[in-house]
Amino acid sequence: MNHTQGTPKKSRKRTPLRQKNLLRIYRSLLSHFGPQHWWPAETRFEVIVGAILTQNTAWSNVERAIGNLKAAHAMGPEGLRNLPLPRLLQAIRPSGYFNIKAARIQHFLDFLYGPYQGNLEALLRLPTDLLREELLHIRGIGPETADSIILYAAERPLFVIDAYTLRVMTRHGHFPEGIGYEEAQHWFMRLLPPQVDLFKEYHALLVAVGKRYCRTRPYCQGCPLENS
DNA sequence: GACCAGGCACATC
DNA sequence: GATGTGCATGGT
Repeated sequence: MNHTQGTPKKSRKRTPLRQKNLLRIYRSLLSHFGPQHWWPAETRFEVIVGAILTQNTAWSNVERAIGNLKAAHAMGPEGLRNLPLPRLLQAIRPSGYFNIKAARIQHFLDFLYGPYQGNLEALLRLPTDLLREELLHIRGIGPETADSIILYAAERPLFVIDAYTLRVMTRHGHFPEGIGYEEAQHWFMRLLPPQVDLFKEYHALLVAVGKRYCRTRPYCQGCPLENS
């Protein structure tokens, strides 16, 4: 983890988080940025591979890796499983951490071709709680990656928390400093109607606002969430 | 050249 | 349980 982000430590006074606040934030972001249409992938399988490749990595780097995998005819369970390791490493090199991510992709494939015999649809049909539990047992798939797969590939209403979500919500006083993943997720899940499209768009919009207004100086200038 | 990016596992205390 | 560290490329 990189602890050197230049974000101010001090957050403003917290306001109690209520459903109307969360919905107002959503409407502000949607109005400011427009629909984000996430996840940018052609198939469910591509969502999963992309979710692993984008761990702590800029999406632009992931796009190169995904392009390489497609060029190698390896953006499907069979194709990727049959891709020799040196070629896998070469293909995903632009996404960084390529040794680790290759192992993580292979762990997922081992799991998929174990109990599910390569049947991705069967895996994604599991009840949400069980699917999450199964995914979290795969080495290299943590809470955010699992929840991204569940929301964007299995299309179940599970809110994805990421670094931008925590940063934006903390910065604007809606979450306390140091809030954990599960607790943050609980707030969104408890206060929002469980709608897949809403959860997808909300997550994507939080990333959009985080990238645009929480990353570079001057922070927050022009941010649609100022005074919200 | 330094900082940052759509995390996670593991070691150590 | 909390904290620190390694993993790596490419853009700003």
